[in-house]
Amino acid sequence: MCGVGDDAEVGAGQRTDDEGRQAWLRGVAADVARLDRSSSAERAADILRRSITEGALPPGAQLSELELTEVLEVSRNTLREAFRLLTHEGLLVYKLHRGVFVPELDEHDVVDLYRLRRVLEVDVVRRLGERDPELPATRLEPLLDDVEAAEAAALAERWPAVGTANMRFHEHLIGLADSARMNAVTGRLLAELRLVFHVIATPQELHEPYIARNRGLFELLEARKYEQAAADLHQYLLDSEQGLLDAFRAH
Amino acid sequence: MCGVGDDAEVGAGQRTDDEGRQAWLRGVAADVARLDRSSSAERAADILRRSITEGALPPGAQLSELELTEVLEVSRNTLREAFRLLTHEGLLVYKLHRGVFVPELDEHDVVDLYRLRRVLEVDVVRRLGERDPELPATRLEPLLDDVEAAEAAALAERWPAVGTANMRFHEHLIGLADSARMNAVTGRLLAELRLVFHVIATPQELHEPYIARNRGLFELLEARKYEQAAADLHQYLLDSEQGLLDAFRAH
DNA sequence: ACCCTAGAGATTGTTCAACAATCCTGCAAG
DNA sequence: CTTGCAGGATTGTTGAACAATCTCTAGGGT
Repeated sequence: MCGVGDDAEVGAGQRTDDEGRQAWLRGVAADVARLDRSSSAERAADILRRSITEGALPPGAQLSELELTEVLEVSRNTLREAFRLLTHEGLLVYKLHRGVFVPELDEHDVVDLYRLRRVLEVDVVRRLGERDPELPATRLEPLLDDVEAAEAAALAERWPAVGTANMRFHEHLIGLADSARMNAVTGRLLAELRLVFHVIATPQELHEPYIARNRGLFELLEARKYEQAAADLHQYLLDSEQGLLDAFRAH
Repeated sequence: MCGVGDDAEVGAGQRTDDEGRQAWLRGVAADVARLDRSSSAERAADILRRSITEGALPPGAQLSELELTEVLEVSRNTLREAFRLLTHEGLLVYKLHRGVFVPELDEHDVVDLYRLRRVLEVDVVRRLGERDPELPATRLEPLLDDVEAAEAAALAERWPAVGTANMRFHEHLIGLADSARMNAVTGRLLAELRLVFHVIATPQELHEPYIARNRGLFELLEARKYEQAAADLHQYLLDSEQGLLDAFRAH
C-alpha cells in the first residue's frame, strides 16, 4: 500500500494502440507486484494495519512480540520487520527497550495534521486549473464513487464505513495531482487521522456533515470551478478540525 | 535523525535562569538519546546515510548484505533493519529478492520534489504573519547561521558544503512552522534532493546563485515582510528547479 | 508511614547458523 | 535469435541463544 509499484511510470505519449497496450502492461505489473510482495513481513503488517485502523488495537495498546509471533505465525525477526513498516506509516511507535505501542495522538497532533492537510489539499485543487491537458472527466470518477459509497453507508448507518469512504475521497483528491510523494504523505497523514477517530465516541456527528460537502466539492470540480472549490475545501477542513477538537475536549 | 527525540517538546516560557537550565537539559537529553539509541541498527544506518549523502555510494549502486555485514560488523538482521530505516528516508529502495539500491532519481522526480517543496515552504513563510505571538528574533538565528556558513564555504570554494548549508537553511525555514510532520516530510524531501545533486557534475553553478538569495530571504523575514518573502521564495524555487533540470539534461 | 535500594522476572536488542525461495548467468537446443 | 534449463549467488525467513534493559516487588533504613 505504501511504496510497491511506484517505479513503473511509463513515459506515455504514443498512438492510441500503444497506449492501450501500455495501460495493460501497467495493470499486469501492478497485479504481479501485489502478489509476490515481501510476503511474510508485509502480510503480517497488513493484518496489524487492519487491526489498528479498525480499532481492534486501540491507541496506547502495547504489542507483545512473543504473543504476536504465535498469533501471526512468523518469527520474531520478521515480526520486527513488520513493526518497522508500520512505524514508518505512523501506526506504531517504538519505545527503546520497552516495545511497540499504538500511538496516542492528542489535540496538538490534530492541529499539526490538519495544518499539513490544508496546505496540500487546497493547493492541489487550486492548481488543477493550470494543468497542461485539461483534466479528463474520467479522473473524477473515483471521487464520485467515494461520495456515493459514503451516502450509501450513511443510509445503512454504518458510520465507520462513512469515515473510510470520506478518507478515500480525500486520498483520490490528492491523487489528481499525480505526485507520488504527495500521495505517500497523504497516505500516512490519513492513517494517523484514523487513529484519532478511534478515541472519539460519536462517529456519526464526526462524519455525517461532510458527506454532502464532499458531493458539493465534487460538483465544483466537475464544473471546473477550481478557485471556489479550493476556498470551500479550506473552510471545510477548518470546520472538520474544529469538530475533531471539540469531540476531543469532550473526553 | 527521524523519529527519536520528537516527544520532548518542553512547554517553554519561564525565567531566563530556568530557560538556560531547560535548554541545557534538552541538550543533554538529546546527546544521551544519540548515544544509547537503538545502537547497532541506527549506528549502521548513520554510516550508510553519510556514505550515500556524501556520494561514496552513487545512485544505482547495490548494497550487498554479505559485504556490509563484514564492513559494519553487524549481523544481517541488524543490517536489514538499518536498510529499512534508510528506505523510509528515501535514501534506499528495496527490490524484492534482488536487494537494496541507492535510488536513481530522474527529471520526473525533480519536478515532483519541487512541487512539494514549493507548497510547503511558501505556505510556511506566508503564514508566519498570522502567528499568535509575533515571531521572536531568536527564531531566525539558525537561518542567519546557515547563510553565513554558506558564504564562508563559498569563499573557500567548498561547493558541496555550500549545498548542505543551503539545505539546512531551508530545513530551518520549515522549522519555523513548529510542525513535527512538516519537519519530517522536509527531511526526507531534502535527502532525496541531495541524491539528485550527486549525478550533477557542476555543483558550483548549482548552489552559488542561491547564497545571495538566501540572505535576501533572511532579510525579508527579519523585516517581517512575509508576503514578499513568500513571493520571492516561490520564484526562487522555480528557478532552482529549472537549474536542476537544465543540469540534468546536460547528462 | 515513607523513601530508597536491590534483586528477580520478563521483555526487548542483537547475533549466529541454517534452510527455503528467488534471481542472475551461461550454455545448449530448437 | 529465441527458448529452456542447470548451477551459483543472493535474498527471505526461521529458531535458538545470549546480553542489555525495564518493571515490579520486597526489604531495610529513617
